[in-house]
Order: sequence, then structure tokens, then C-alpha cells
Amino acid sequence: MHDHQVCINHAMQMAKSVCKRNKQELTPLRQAVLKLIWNSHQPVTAYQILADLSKKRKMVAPPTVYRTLEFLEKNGLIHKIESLKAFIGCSHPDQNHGSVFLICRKCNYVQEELDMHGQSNIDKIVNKNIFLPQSYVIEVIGFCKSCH
Amino acid sequence: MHDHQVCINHAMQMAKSVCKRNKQELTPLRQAVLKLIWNSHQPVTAYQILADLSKKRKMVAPPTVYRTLEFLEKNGLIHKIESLKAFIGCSHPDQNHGSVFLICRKCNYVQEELDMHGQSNIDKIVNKNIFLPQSYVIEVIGFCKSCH
DNA sequence: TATTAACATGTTACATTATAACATAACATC
DNA sequence: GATGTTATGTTATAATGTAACATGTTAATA
Repeated sequence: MHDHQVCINHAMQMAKSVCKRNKQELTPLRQAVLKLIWNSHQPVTAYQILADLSKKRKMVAPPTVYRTLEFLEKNGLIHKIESLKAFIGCSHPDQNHGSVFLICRKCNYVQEELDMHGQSNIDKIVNKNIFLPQSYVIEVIGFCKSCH
Repeated sequence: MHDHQVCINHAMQMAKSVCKRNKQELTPLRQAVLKLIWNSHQPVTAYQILADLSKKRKMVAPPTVYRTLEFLEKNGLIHKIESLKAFIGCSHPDQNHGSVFLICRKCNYVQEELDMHGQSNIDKIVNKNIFLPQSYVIEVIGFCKSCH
């Protein structure tokens, strides 16, 4: 049985230590946004966060949300799912890793799987083209185990 | 020396045969949009297409452009680059394939490389999770050979 | 302790991307 | 010439994202 509160608490603890390591400040606003993202087991959009924040704390405007998301992403605490224009909490913020996202079209759950970019066939392609990679977007859209 | 006009002509010929095979109509509008996309060696956004079309043909509205893009994508004639919200012509519309896109942050060129999804480490992940994949977004952002 | 610098957040206004819903046209087939 | 199908046009608006400038907050430091 999955106790999501444990998930959230763990994520918040990790966030604190990651920010400490990076010498970045995890302010109340940033904590609130991270918590909102983790509260959902599904990816959340910037404007969903905006609405939630505005209810729970006080009225905020889009730049506040986007800046906070940028901070969290830069510190590896969340990921943007490009094909959904939405955000999820990073399951492994302590490790430096690449990720493959498995996105279910039915239940909307996004499974993050670690992928050591550097030895995959994608990297064979990268090397063949003498391409210098900086970041990867790897998303698989389909149906998860429970939904097909 | 790269003669891009040859590229374009080839792409348009391919498009005709693909549509014939799929029993889909490659109308003048659809041809015009496809040609506009191929005219650029860089990804183009929906609203760039809208502006170009409106100049060269007649005023069009967003839904016209998006519908046409949807048609072209469904028939495998173009690809959407999610991380750029922009579109490029497909280099291999005749083959059923997966693609890896190498996106240069400096010159904006996007190299499409074929990738036989089904034996990669991404698919190992997919299989491990008993996930049923329907489509893939695989984009690598960085610097191309000429730009680093 | 006033001053400054660095960072975080607030505010206003707008730009860009995308779609819903309904209307018309164009053409084929019966 | 009525009907169905596909393609396109039209209007309006929703959803996503950012630029530019203002203010607050904290912590060195002169």
C-alpha cells in the first residue's frame, strides 16, 4: 500500500538537503510549490499551481509561478514533461541522472525511470554526429501496466 | 554542396506518394504548408506558418494552420519538436520509424536520425514496466558539430 | 548604523501557442 | 437534386509563457 504522505515528506527532506548542497535557498514559496506538485500523483500545469497557490496562500501572478518552477527545475527537484506542458516531482533528486518518462494516456500517471545517458543507442547517434548534448527530452506516451 | 531545392522537390514527391498510399488528399493548402516548412532549414512555428501563408496566399486563421499541421503529422510528413513548439519536415516519410532529434541551440538546425525503437535501452525500460508505447518524444538539445 | 549588493518576490502588461464551436464550400454518389 | 463526407473558413477565447520594472528582505560591510 502506497502512503503518499511518506513520498511527499521524503521529497521535501531531499529538497532541503539538495538546496543546502547547492547553496540555494528553499524559501516558503518554493516549498509550497514543490509540495503542491508532489501532492498530485499526476503532472500539474503552471496554471494549476497558480490556482492552488492563490487559494492556499495568497494571490500570485504567473511570473511568480514560472520563476519558482525554473528554480526547482534547475536544482533537479522537478521535471517538465514537454509533451504535457506540465511538471512532476523528481523521484531521484540526489543523483545526477538522465530520465525516461513513461506517460500513461489513460490515468495520466508518469513513471520516471533512470537512464544512464552515455551508453545508450541515443548516445551512439549523438557521437556519430559529433553532437555535444546538454539536455535530453525522452518521453514515451502510451498505456501503463494497469491501463491496458 | 547542398541544393535545398532538390530536398524540397523530393519531399513534395514523397508526400504525394505517401498520401496516395494512405488514401488521403494532399490539397493545395496542405502542399503550401508542407512547402513552407521545407523552405526553412530550421523548425518553424505554427504562427510563422500562419504569417507566411497569409502573405503568399490569403489570410488564414490559426485553426486552419493547426488542422493542416495535424494532417501532415498524422501522415508522417512532418514532426513536431516538443521542446521548441515547432515543426520540421520528416526526412524519411516513407519508412515507419522512430526518430531521435538533435537540436542545436546555436544554429537551430535539427538533425533527424532514425532509431529503431524496439531494441533500445528505452524499450528495455518500457518492457520492464509492462508499458504499451504508442509514441516517442526523443530530443537531444546541445550543440551541433559546426557550432561547438 | 546607514549603505550597498544580492537575491527573492510582487505587479503590470502583453506575447505566444492552441482549441472549441459553429458556418460554409466543394465534391462525389446515390 | 438530396445527402454525406471531407476540407476549409470564421469567430471567439482558452491556455501557456515572458518582458520589464517595482518592491521587499537579508546579510555583509564600510
